[in-house]
Amino acid sequence: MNTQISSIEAACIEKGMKMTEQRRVIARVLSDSTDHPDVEGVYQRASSIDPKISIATVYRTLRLFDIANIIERLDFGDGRARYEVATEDSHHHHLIDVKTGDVLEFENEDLENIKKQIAKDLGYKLVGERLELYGVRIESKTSDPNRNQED
Amino acid sequence: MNTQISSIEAACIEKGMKMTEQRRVIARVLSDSTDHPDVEGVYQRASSIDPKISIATVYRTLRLFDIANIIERLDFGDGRARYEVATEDSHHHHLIDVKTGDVLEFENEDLENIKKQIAKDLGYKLVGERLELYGVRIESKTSDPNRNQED
DNA sequence: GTATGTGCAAATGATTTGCGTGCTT
DNA sequence: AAGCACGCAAATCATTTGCACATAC
Repeated sequence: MNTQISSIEAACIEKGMKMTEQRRVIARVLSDSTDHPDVEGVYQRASSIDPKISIATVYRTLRLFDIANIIERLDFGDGRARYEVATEDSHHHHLIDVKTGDVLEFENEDLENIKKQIAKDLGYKLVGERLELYGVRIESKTSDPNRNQED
Repeated sequence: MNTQISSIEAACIEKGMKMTEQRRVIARVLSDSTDHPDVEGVYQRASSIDPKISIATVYRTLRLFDIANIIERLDFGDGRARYEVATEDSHHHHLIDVKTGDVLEFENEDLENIKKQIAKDLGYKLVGERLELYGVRIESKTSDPNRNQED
């Protein structure tokens, strides 16, 4: 999987960014991630591919990609920024399991409409938002006594 | 207005907290605030009442009040925590004017229901959330050419 | 009286930045 | 060749904490 350029790298090229080996590595790390790593996590994954990369470059590159709308910066309230590949298509949000830290993604059209309507009613056009839900798993008390383990 | 104990001080007393002069001052500052000051802001207002207060105490006291659910910590994404008096009654959220930094509050029952429903559908009970909207003011281009100033 | 709070300054953790060198276009 | 990008270490910013002293109950 190292022969193909990642979708993020493609986006960078399209935007005319100078592509360095470090940026390529970070782009690949993000493209291959299905979770929401923080900077340290991106740095570690990148380091395993290219051990001479510096964390300052990871910070700079993530900021660059974020500003270019290639990735999205998330904030789950723990003081560290997290990142995921930006999805232009549909707005999705996150529900964080407060016990395990698991992150589920969801999207809901009614929710999108209500947010826009609220902004509009206040005389504003919605240009950004921040929305995370925090929850605890509901016990399914009637069946399957063999679950409820953390991972 | 310095003769009456503030509502926050009352809440502290009710919870059996040891009430110091500093805590009383910070409680009053928060009770008197209609905006959403950050720690530095609370510190400055408190300092004007009691110049010998230290910012470490402000941090400690705000954390204490937050944990006791007497105040609520907000995060508008600018790297500083902000605070407001906790309202037990109805959940309200904030819309931030990205141009001026103004903060409008809103509440919407449909929104509350949808959030709960989303969590439930994912198998979770909603125990917390973070929700802010960011917007730009819609120009009312047909009338009143005398507005649209920032404050 | 004793546990707890406070002030100060130093420590921390995440993130940014200045500077000299290296690499992409 | 020229201008960005990188690595390193120092700087910054918000916040926390250790310690000696002060204070509420």
